[in-house]
Amino acid sequence: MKYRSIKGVQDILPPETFLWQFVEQTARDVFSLYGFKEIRTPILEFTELFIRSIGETTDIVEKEMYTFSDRAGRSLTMRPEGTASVVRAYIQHSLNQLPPPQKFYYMGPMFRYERPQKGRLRQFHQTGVEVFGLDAPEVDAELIEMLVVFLERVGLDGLSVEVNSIGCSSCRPGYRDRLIEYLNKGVSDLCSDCQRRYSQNPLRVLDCKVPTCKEYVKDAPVILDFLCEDCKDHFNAFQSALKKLGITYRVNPEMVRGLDYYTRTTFEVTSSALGAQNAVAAGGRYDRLVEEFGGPPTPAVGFAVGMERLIALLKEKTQMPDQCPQVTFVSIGDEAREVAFQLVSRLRKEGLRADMDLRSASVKSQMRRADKVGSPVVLIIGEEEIKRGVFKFKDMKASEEREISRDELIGFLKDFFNRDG
RNA sequence: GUGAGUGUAGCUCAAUUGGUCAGAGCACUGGACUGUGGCUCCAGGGGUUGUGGGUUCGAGUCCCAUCACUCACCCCA
Repeated sequence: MKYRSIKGVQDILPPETFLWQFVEQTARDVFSLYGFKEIRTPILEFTELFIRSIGETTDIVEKEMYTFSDRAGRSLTMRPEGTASVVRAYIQHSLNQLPPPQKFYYMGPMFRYERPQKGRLRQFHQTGVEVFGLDAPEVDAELIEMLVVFLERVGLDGLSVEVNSIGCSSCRPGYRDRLIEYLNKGVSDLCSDCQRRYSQNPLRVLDCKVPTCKEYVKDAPVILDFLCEDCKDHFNAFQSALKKLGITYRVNPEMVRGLDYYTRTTFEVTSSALGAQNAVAAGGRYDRLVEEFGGPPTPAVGFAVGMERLIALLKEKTQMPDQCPQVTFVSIGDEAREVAFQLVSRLRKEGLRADMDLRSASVKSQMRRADKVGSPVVLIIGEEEIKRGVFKFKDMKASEEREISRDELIGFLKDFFNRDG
């Protein structure tokens, strides 16, 4: 084979593409119900944008970005996530001048240079939303409700919602210091990864999978006990809003987010059917990012759904819808072939999925093909039919044939398909 | 970046201790009294056994390298 796709990317083929279309359409429908509008941002941005938003010391920035110099020597990066670009666009176009809140959704490919595994690709797709200009805790709850509604409508169940608050710039540093203090006492007992985390990102030690670390971390200080009054109020109001909306959730104080820009509310929707990469969707609040990017102080919150992971779950339970021609012409002889050729065109303009076999194959072979592709109706046309101005209409499921005159053809077909739904 | 497993036709897999082993099923194409599908039967196309070296009289089968895929770690959607 001369060419293959590169590592960690994949072709999405029919009929799976129908599943994607369904999921994307459902997302559009649900999100617009909640007042979200689509925004499309470029896949390429200046590298600096992602470094500043995601965080200099995160794995994404340190070793996972597709970064290169363009012909003018500028450092560009293929977006590893969606929020940074949306925030940039929000500021660049002064969308804060529009009546708040502004709500956006986006869908498209993201790129991260990682080792592929189940639920993880180098080019993957996210569908995400962002809300700008609201700091009310109800917004966070509403966002989770929308996410749950979307996932349910798409056909998923057995998912769990986990929430947490990671505080703000006034209370998180205090917690961080206390945690470091606690970890310091036993740092030599931690696994080698955690020793590294201890100095780089101590919060990460909390969700280590190594049993000895887990055991040690059990008695570590909990972020929720260190929240400032404002953050505590926010988190409590957030939870009571979730209850009002009837959403079942679990507070997970160990849940840590990978991106630096998060404040206060964070959440994750996970499935146990996904393997190690079990998050289908995740998000949180980022009240400082817009300001850090040079915009006016603007609270914001959002989430992103991992499309491949969602589709993987869906494939286990849904049979994939496929699309077949509604009407297939079978022609015998050159003259009939021409008539059929024009009629296919005519029917398509009438909104019917019509097709014919242009291989000049035998009748048997044309019939076989019509059957294989699942066409419910076959129209047979030969010398005899042309002479008399009729078609043989064959209902493939019932295996019944009848003649239809050329004039009543379109009306008849439309009736036939309406009757079937 | 680390570790483990796998790599034979489009797909799922066979091939005794290395010696007619390059096959089957499905799929695809064609045919079975020449204008008709689905069942059945027959036939056909399609692989330099991921790639490159090595060991051997001889390797799909052993060794090394490399690439790809899979899963896990790391990290994350």
